[in-house]
Amino acid sequence: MQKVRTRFAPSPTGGLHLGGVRTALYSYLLAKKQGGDFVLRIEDTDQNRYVEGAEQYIIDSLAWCGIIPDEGPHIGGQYGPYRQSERKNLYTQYAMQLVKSGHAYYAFDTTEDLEKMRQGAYEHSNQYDHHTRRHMKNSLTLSEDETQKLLAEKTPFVIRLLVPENEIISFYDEIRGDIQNNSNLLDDKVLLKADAMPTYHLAVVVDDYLMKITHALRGEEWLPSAPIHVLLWKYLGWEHAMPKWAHLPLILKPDGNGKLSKRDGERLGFPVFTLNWLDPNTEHQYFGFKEMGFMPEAFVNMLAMFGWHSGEEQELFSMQELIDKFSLERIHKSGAKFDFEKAKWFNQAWIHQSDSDALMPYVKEILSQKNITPTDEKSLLHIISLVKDRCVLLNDFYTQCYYFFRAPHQLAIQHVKPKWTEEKNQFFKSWSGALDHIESWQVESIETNFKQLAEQLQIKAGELQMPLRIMLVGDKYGPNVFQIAHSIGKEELQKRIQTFLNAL
RNA sequence: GGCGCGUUGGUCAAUCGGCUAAGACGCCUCCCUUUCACGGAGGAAUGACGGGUUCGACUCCCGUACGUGCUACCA
Repeated sequence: MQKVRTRFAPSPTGGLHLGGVRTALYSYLLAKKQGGDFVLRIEDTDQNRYVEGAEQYIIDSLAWCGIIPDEGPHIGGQYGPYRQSERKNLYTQYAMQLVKSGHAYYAFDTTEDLEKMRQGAYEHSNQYDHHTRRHMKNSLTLSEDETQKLLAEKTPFVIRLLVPENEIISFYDEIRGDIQNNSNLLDDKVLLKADAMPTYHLAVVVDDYLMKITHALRGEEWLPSAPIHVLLWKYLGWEHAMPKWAHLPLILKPDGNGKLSKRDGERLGFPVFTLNWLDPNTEHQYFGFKEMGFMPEAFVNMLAMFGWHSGEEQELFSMQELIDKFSLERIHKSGAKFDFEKAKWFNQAWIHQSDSDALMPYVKEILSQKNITPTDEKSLLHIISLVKDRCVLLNDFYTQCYYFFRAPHQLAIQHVKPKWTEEKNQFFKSWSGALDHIESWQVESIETNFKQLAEQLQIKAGELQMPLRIMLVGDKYGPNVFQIAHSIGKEELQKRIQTFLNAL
């Protein structure tokens, strides 16, 4: 069975911006297409990077998108534990196995030793590789006795991979095809740190093997270290079980110059996180797509289309359609600049194609935040159908709806004042009175009544519509005025007319 | 600097050797609407550059340029 996994750093800023969620989404789509499992992993090897609450935030963010892992830290699974720090002894065990088989070695170098090497103290190289390793303090240069002595004295050490010389390491990437690297250019990566925690390189290989992962998706930034992982699969004797790799293109800043980062959001005025996130360390508030008024369906749709294309002209896809159509082959190779205007268009399109029923919970929530609690669901449904084509973000429903429930807080009388006449004043006074005797309260009858009176008083009905709109909405927007008039009711209509006339 | 990956309009992109190079976002014009939208019709705007291979190249190959990533006891 197919198992696709996504790994996250233990902080939202470390992984759960747009790129991270997209990796999870593609992993989920790929897994579900084949009826397989989506596995969520959380990194927490580096205590300095751990952020309180981040794990739950990651799980919540994915859940909002409709991505529910089949295995993961919060739900478990038969290959647990799923949290890195709880698998510590496993990594040590395999690191030792590599030392024994001669594919890894102990290194006792201090920070100063490493710094010296990086400053170029040795010829040919300034990284820990086949050139420099013979100058360093490790079990390759030390005698067996010396090494054992240092270990016995509990000298801090790391375990490094012994990268072979003059080998071409090749692997197949599902998106990019065959990729080859010369082993001479690779460095002896640390596998097990001095605190006995694994680095990503060791952990990712051990975990993927033990959890029987079949497909590993990750960002393109991992491509340069993929040969290290291939080497590890081989040296641990698991080459036959190596997952298929897919390195996803990067999401770049809209204005060029690099990967999209958490700070770009506020700099450019759009969210880069799924949900609001209050960083407990810095107390910095990052904004999320959800809180900005995105429908999860639209967010998922937008993200899916950003780096993948079905090949057809259709742009709007539900999660199920995405699952059906998704394929690794159609993921793009090149990074793309994020376009928030397009993102908003997806949301607008989703609001547009959603039934009022489906939008109702969102609208209720938005209105209740402003202390408006509609009592009549049927009429709310009707109001939603009147205004939904005018909303880009869900939050727009407040601006587009509130005047159905409350008198407008401001009247933009500047739009009518210059052309205001005593005749118009008279008209509205008369009409307000005439409404008391209107035979039925229907949109059509209100409109007919209005137009007939206008004709009697010899005023063009069109000239009176803008003032009426300002009375009801407060500004120059919104659906048909008679629809609004009908919806708010006769008394409220009369009240708003009066308020307006007083304001003039 | 070294190495990896990439390069079709302003942006997202289709094309898997036949191109008069789709579509979408954004922008502009017009229609609809005496509001704002939605909707409809139209418009401007693209193969980085230089060599090959081929009857034919956006598509394949090689160089160059540019972009981007990695080069930590971070992921």
